[in-house]
Amino acid sequence: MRRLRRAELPEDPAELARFLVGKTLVHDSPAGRMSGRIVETEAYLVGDPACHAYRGETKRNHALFLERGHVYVYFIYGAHYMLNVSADRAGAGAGVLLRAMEPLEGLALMRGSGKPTEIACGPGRLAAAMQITPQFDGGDFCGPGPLWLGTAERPVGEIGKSVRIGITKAAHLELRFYERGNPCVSGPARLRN
DNA sequence: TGCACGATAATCT
DNA sequence: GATTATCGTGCAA
Repeated sequence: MRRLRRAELPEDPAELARFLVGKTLVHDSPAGRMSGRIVETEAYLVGDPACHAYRGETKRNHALFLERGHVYVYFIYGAHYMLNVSADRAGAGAGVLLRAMEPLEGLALMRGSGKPTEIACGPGRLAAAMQITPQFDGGDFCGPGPLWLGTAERPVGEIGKSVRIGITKAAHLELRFYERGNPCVSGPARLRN
């Protein structure tokens, strides 16, 4: 496995979301390497009312406006962090939410509970498992940092598409992508197969 | 398996 | 003061 270069990332947010399914997410923490195979993502587009960047740039969503491949981390519901990859061109304001991951390396280092298939099943759990903190916000997945995206460790299966989960605006758009049948995918059963 | 519900805090209006 | 890209628990079937 090697690091993905920015030039390899599709510029279009929906294409990037689809591209990232099957790729590897790596956190080289002081305690050791944690990595996982991305199995579920969602795209948030320019002009999309559900996108945090929809109402313009603020201090919180600044990272969404960086060139594609940067890290956007935010805190929600008083309890959970979400990990996103910025998308589109610099200044656009779009991103891809990483929703679920199949653990590969460093399972013992990951925070959370439950079976290995459940520890990173859902965006809040994924961020908790990978020990994502606000300090990563604004960082670069394509730079030399400890948090990065790698090539696929094994071929990706069939990719399914569905509506996004947990949103109220533009809820009908099919911008969620996942590996069909993978037990680590979150959401109701009808949105996993 | 599939719902309903509350916790909890940063951000923005 | 409203809103929120979630999670875990609890209960019914």
